[in-house]
Amino acid sequence: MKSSAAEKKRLQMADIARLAGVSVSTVSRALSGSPLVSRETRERVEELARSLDYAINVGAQNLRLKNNRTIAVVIPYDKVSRQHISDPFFLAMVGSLADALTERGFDMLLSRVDAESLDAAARVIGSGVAIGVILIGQWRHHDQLNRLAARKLPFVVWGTQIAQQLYCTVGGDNQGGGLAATRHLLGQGARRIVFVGDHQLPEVEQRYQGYRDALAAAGVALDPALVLPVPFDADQARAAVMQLCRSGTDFDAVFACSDVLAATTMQVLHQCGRAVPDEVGVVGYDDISWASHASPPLTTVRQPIERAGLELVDALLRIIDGETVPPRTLPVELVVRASTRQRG
Amino acid sequence: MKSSAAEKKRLQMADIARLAGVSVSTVSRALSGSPLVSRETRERVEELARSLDYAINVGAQNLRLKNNRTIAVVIPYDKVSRQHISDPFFLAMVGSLADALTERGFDMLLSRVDAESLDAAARVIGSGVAIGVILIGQWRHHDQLNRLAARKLPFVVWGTQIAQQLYCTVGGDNQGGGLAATRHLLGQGARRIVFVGDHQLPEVEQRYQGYRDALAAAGVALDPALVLPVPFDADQARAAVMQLCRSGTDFDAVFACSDVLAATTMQVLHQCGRAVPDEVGVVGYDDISWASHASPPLTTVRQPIERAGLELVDALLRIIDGETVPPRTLPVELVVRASTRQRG
DNA sequence: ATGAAAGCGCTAACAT
DNA sequence: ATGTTAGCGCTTTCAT
Repeated sequence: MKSSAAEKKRLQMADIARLAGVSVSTVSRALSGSPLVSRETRERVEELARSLDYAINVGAQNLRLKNNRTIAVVIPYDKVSRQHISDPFFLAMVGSLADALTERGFDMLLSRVDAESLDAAARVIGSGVAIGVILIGQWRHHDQLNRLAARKLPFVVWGTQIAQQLYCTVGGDNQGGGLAATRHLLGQGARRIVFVGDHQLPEVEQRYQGYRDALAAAGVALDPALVLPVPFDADQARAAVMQLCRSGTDFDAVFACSDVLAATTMQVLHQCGRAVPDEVGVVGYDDISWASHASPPLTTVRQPIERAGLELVDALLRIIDGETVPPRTLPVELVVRASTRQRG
Repeated sequence: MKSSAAEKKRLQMADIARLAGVSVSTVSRALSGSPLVSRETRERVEELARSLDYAINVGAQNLRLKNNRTIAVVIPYDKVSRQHISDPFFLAMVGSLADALTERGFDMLLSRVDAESLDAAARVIGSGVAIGVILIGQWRHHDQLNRLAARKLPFVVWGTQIAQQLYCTVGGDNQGGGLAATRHLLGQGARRIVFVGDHQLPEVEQRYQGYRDALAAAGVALDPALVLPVPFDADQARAAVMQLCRSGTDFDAVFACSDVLAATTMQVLHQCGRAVPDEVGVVGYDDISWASHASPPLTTVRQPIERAGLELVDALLRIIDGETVPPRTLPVELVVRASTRQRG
């Protein structure tokens, strides 16, 4: 029985042609709705195809037409930390992209690629599997991305605009987000605000910039001891925040660069007996669906995820069309909830 | 400039052949590592291909070889409610599948399909785009699925085993999960346990069965007023639970069929001034990453999501190989957290 | 060890 | 309105 399924030979145009008593070209024309075929013949062919569950072989069709409609969505992953596709924000982005692509009639190929060798992402295009790539996350790979762009590969990146950038990014207004979050905390009376995030990452760097701008505008000095450069990883964040608590460093608020980091932070604060928001206000980033259900519900910077999917797809399709598409920054919005309720 | 990108003609084997001064067949053989080509020639060709970023056209190769390595992952969506791919559990499953497929060298095509016409999922196979389909969620579509199976389409479903089932499912032990959750609540002293979930769905029905079994075993009568048949949708759950609170119906615990439903429930309870866990214990289902960060941290039935991805892929590949693969039930595990802390 | 030629399933001139 | 034929980019006999 091993290959019974494989035995079942696939129906092809020639079969339909034979059964309908016409030539393959006629079948081809009939199924593509060509006006060159009589209505009667077309209907007969269509009916036959439908009743036999015949479907055109897309591979052969593409080969002939050079008309691929597949877009690759790539999530770089860190081989070292063996981190899988798991951050809810990225997953939500995948969902959003799936919606946007489906809407426009494109297939979506999802793959993980070792972040150290993003060229692998290029292979999908070189080999004709996909006509463009959407990369979720810029990470530290600006140079690699520029090299890909130099090769004229059609791709877009969810990330942030950087100087000397040859590729197109779509991203949230990270500086604005950092600014709004920090300003909000300052407005609540906070003065010693912890920043949680790895500012080696371009997106985080810009949020950090916003953080500094807000502090400066309020005349509050930046204390390096309050900056925790942890990557988007709950475990490392947990350790860093715990250490901060134990060190006895004084702080009255936290701005975390993702909701996952904020969640971890709140948990650690709870363990350390520091009340949120009464003693420490916490702001997150992303506004994943969890944020509003957290307790206390999390104040966070909402990234426009549905719109992001649409914009990424739109930008990519235009690039594929040969247009030069400038980077795009989408507005973000501070959503105030109980984790930063006004004190005293 | 409109089509500059399109202009760039793609490199093909003939080009490499010409540049290497050999025939296409030799290039083909060299790149596939055939022993029929001299080491010297092979190295020259390989080097040339690498330096020019040449990649074999997979479409043409597949056409010739009939050797597709693409698996389609389909998330049915409800056209009526226009519900998108958003439940964190499904998204996590997508991530898990992406990992499992990448691991085994398969490409993953992700698509949404109108749940009313799952035949559309079949088209992916008929048209040769993918060699198999993994369907996330069985929903109400048992009959449709049976019809697909009758057509010998290679697919697996994340769902639950049902009588007269012609297709292969992989799923968690829903009855066991429902039983464990309910028994746990009973053990905490709860007697009037609300069930939140649409038991028209096979998976939920089995959890409901477990719920009833546990009640019966404890000699507790089932009160239909405590059964809220809401779908996996936060808004409807919110309304139903709110209504229950307002109705004055007596209850001391809730078993919700997903963590999202549990989250919503806890929120409503909070609004209604009912303390969790002191007045009402809450158990969720899935153990999405949010659950442990909830507040109070949510007791929930953990679905083995990483394993699920592996098992689904494994089952599908065997089906594609012609094997008859029986449905498979994976063990689930009750994770006890603060939302059901022992009272009094 | 290499090349010439046929063919994978389809579409689109070019016939008729 | 329909059929015949060439060819999309590749692999693989079959020849040399």
